[in-house]
Amino acid sequence: MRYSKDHKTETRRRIVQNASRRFRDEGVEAVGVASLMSGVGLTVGGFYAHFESKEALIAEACSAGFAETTARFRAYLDTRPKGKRMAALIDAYLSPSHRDNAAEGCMIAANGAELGRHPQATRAAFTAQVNAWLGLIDETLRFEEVTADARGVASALVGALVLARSVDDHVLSDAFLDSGKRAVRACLTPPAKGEKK
Amino acid sequence: MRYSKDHKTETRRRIVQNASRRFRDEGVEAVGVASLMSGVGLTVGGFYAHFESKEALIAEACSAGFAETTARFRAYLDTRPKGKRMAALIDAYLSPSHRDNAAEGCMIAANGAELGRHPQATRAAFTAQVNAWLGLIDETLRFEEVTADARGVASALVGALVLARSVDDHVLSDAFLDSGKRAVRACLTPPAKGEKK
DNA sequence: TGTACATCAGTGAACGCGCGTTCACTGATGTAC
DNA sequence: TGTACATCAGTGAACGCGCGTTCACTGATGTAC
Repeated sequence: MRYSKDHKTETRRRIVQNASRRFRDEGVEAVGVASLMSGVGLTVGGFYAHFESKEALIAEACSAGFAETTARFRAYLDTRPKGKRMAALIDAYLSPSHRDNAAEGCMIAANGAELGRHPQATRAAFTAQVNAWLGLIDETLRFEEVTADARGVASALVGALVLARSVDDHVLSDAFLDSGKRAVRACLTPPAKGEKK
Repeated sequence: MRYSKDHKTETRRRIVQNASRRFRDEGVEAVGVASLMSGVGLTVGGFYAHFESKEALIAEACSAGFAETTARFRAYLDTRPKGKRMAALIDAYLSPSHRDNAAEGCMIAANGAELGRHPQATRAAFTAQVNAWLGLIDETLRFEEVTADARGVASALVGALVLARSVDDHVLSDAFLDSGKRAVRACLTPPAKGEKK
């Protein structure tokens, strides 16, 4: 076996990426360390050469996965014309494909409630990414003809996605996506008479 | 030991109630059967005389706890004057005490994302309670001077609470409660020019 | 009224299993001489 | 150019533990006679 100079760094990155996907898909507690390592072609013993504990990986994977999703949304929105970006954000976030593909989707909707029960360090890393996500919403609003409270927008987005994923009824699930879109749009106000801050 | 005629029914009820509180507080996976039974003064072996499996208890406890919370909200709103009930619902749902007391609070915000990963039977029981909760919102709107889409209102409520609980920053958490209230109010439209359905 | 018995809610030890974590070891590498 | 050695990413068996679940048993009860 040959190790390039940044081989270990690359291995670590693969573990984090795999964990961030599976934590969103299956839940943080449902995915074991051994299963995670075999998922990247390694055995369990090597895990602790990369991370102090499973909790440390949770903090890093949830943070990195969240950041990656934020970056992917940002890149996508940059391809859309100014003035139509907020609509694109809403439609992408509350799309059936986002609902059905949690592994690569919003970390808040997938693990927000769960992470609220985790240790302070994990929650602090998560909070930083929540702020980054709010920052993206604010940026997106900057080029629009409307103004809005990013936290209110984020709340309506997250709640609609959680509800659409939780119910066992396709019609109701689709209805939550549609209602969510309308709810978010209701949060957008014209700038002239807008109530800033 | 004397057993009254409905002694076992009462014991079962206590198990379900204890489970519904602890599942919301600590998470469904974090609470074990043995711990649950000792919490109501019994030993683990007796559990399977009441439930077929832990999953069966999860379905029942999440359903019963959700129904109880809906009933408590309904009873509270009935004490409020007509025309002020929607405001009371919003303020109660997005209050610091609801955020800080998950054990007796909304099942969607506490376990919605997690339950979406559970078996069909569990999700079906949960979905019925989501519909009951939407029904309460519709009922509450009936006596108000505004109209709204119950699913949009529910989404904004749930998302704001999940976010307020997940972040490790008191100021930001309070801001999510406030922003959530404003977002929900933005979903309320006057009835005359209201867009029904 | 008193004894024998069926009932059944609950006991508590045990089952196999997978968890997170530890650690002595492997074996391919680049370096020293 | 060739041998000896330190490095270190990864191995794989083992640790104690708590999980969900099973089951032979207990012991207070109401009923039968």
